[in-house]
Amino acid sequence: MLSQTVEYALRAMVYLASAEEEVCPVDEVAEGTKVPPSYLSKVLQNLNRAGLVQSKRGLQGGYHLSKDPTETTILDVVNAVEPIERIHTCPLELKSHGTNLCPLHRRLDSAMAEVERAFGTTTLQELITDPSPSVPLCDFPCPKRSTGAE
Amino acid sequence: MLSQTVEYALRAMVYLASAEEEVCPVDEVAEGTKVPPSYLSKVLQNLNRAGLVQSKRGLQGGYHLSKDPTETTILDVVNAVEPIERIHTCPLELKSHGTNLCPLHRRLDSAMAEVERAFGTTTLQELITDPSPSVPLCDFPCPKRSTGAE
DNA sequence: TTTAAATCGGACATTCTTATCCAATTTAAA
DNA sequence: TTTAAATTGGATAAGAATGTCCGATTTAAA
Repeated sequence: MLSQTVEYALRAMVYLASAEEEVCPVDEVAEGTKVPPSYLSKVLQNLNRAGLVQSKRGLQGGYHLSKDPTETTILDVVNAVEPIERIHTCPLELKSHGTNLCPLHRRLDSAMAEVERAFGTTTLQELITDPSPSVPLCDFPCPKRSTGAE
Repeated sequence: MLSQTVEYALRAMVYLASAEEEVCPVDEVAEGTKVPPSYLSKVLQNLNRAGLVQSKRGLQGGYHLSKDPTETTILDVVNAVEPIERIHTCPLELKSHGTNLCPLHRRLDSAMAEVERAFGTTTLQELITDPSPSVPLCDFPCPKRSTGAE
């Protein structure tokens, strides 16, 4: 139900969140998240345009989050890539329905609303420092890159 | 987030539910639901294979529900056309995760679970006889077809 | 028996999603 | 200053979703 692209974007964001202080090149993120590198490149460009990540070109360049992981929710990422479409008017465009939705579309929309709510209340920070100890984090390794000084 | 095909299938099922006693030809359903007739034809064929509707070929033929509207939920329709994919194992296939999900995928899956729950608890019957009077039904007209005896 | 209304299935067209590749550009380090 | 690492944007391609068309078949009614 969520697109592949959304899945990739979320993985990348979680990866970058767990690598907070560093700048990560696409190829590293791609390896850590098992996303096709050339496609991930496009996804990250979109996230950049959406203002969720920042890029640094050239040697020692790459991507990093533009905000603190506490400031970005799952919903922010989803909406940046493929917005959740709420149903505001009857898709049949029946004149008899103003802004009212028929029972079917009211149900569909409230399911979407519930998803929005759930995604909107979880930040990247919560994902990387998870309260439940029984379930391990995705072990995004985020290898500390050589800084040249070690 | 839901595909166009799911939307069409749900409209058609609601239409047929509100036309319960009759057999409706594709063109009639298509007009009532504003779905492209030739595409709806394919959708109804799928719903037929999934056992949700029955078809009757030839003159005076068409489609009708195979079960009582109280017996079919929104989820049944969705799953017949484009099943909601629950996340059972980490999509990254990390060996360190057995059947455990990382925090990200646990959240995504529980959102899917919530949608499943919501869709699974609403029947077609509930959609056509809606409790809330303030919001009108989609006025699927379902014209009573001439029976030749009137 | 003929005719017309219907579904059925296959072939096809179009558009969107997913994915790849490469030349151009930027930039830090050697 | 040169080099290599990196993003950027464009072109392109494969596949899936969406949509159309038509001949074959079925079936009730005239």
